[in-house]
Amino acid sequence: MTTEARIPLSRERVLQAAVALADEHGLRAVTMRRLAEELGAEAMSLYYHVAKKEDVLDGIVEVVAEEINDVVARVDRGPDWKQTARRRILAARRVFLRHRWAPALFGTRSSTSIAVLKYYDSLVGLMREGGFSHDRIHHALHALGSRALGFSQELFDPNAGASAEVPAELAAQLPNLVGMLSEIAHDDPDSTLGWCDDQAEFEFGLDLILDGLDRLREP
Amino acid sequence: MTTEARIPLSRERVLQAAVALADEHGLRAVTMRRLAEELGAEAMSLYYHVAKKEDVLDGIVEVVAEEINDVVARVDRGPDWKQTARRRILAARRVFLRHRWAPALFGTRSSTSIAVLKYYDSLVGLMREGGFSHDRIHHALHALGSRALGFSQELFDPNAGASAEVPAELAAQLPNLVGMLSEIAHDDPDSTLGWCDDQAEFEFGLDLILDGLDRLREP
DNA sequence: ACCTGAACACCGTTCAAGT
DNA sequence: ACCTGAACACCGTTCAAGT
Repeated sequence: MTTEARIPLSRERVLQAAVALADEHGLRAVTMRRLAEELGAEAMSLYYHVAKKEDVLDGIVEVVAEEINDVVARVDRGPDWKQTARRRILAARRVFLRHRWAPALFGTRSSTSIAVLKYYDSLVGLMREGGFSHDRIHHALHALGSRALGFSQELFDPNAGASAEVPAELAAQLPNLVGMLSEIAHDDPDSTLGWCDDQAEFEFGLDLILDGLDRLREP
Repeated sequence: MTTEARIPLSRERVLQAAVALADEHGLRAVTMRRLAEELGAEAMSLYYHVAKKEDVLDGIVEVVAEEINDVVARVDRGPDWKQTARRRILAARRVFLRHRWAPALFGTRSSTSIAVLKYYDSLVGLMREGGFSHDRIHHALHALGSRALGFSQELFDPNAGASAEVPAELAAQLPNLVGMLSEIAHDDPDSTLGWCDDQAEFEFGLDLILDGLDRLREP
């Protein structure tokens, strides 16, 4: 951290620093001022390399999506389209496990990242080779939604309820949920991603959809 | 807007105003100062009725979830668990169509709203009556994710690509996607919710999952 | 070409003070 | 009990000015 070592700023350096900052302190910590500090510069200097904060956020989505594409490119093909898709999606998922803030951010972007488009493009190609019509593939992409990229949006966390103390008064209003949770011993509470989405559950939902799609496949 | 008409503030009034503000100008417009202005008060007055802004956001999630529960309670039962679940979920979805900002917000809440828990509780009850084990239901909730509440997270918008002009250079890198989109004439571009999630596509994905679950049902 | 200081308009939130 | 004014620490962003 000497004053002499001044690597010049660049869009790429800014984005790398933003990803590192989010990894370490969460997305909330990614502020123009904090980001600049991390780079040993002033906040205003960033604006020479980046249009505005939204641009930074779009940029780090792109960085993560490219990371996914790199990983996915190294995935071996399976015996059929379904196995290959499954392996790719689970590989993509592993990237999100390294960037826990990413699912929430991906969900808020309005313009789609080019790397994400490329990811979907290769998925379309895979399904095409697997014998699907374009129309079916289009439906499939919607059906998969964010699952195609390796994460899913959960709106409540059954695991959290199992461990946390539920007030008796509330529990009385949730007889079915409490009944279910009390019966389920969840052994793997650690490997959760985003909104309670552990590996086994993710794979269950994914296979349900992939199997359903496979059944619809034209011969 | 006379100065005499001063309905006193209350937590409920604050939350109602916040929902109205988000409906009209988006979630970004919901700031403590703007919200107070809308209520004819000062920003600092809100803090008497609400702990902090996060509390307001949790509160409006609760308001929307209660709206969903009201609507769902009036849904007739179908011939079987699957049809009933389907009707409930599509009814819930209609509420999100009235509050387009809500899916993004629901996704960011860490603590689960009581109304959302009640919604899931009744879904668990329905599946229980339908013959599912608690374990299967637990899996089912994960598989459905946010779809159980009527929306799904899409990460790129095939419809947007169809209408928008894709630069030739990029199109060359996305042969499969471009091929698919050029073949698909999408006639219903209006009824989209959140991340390109039109009615037909939502139902396709939902039915894929519900059918898959039904097939797994214990006799 | 690249970076910065000062400044602006806007946040959420506190606290002591008003009625 | 309920509301407010002044103030604080923090944002993103501009613009003219420095090297």
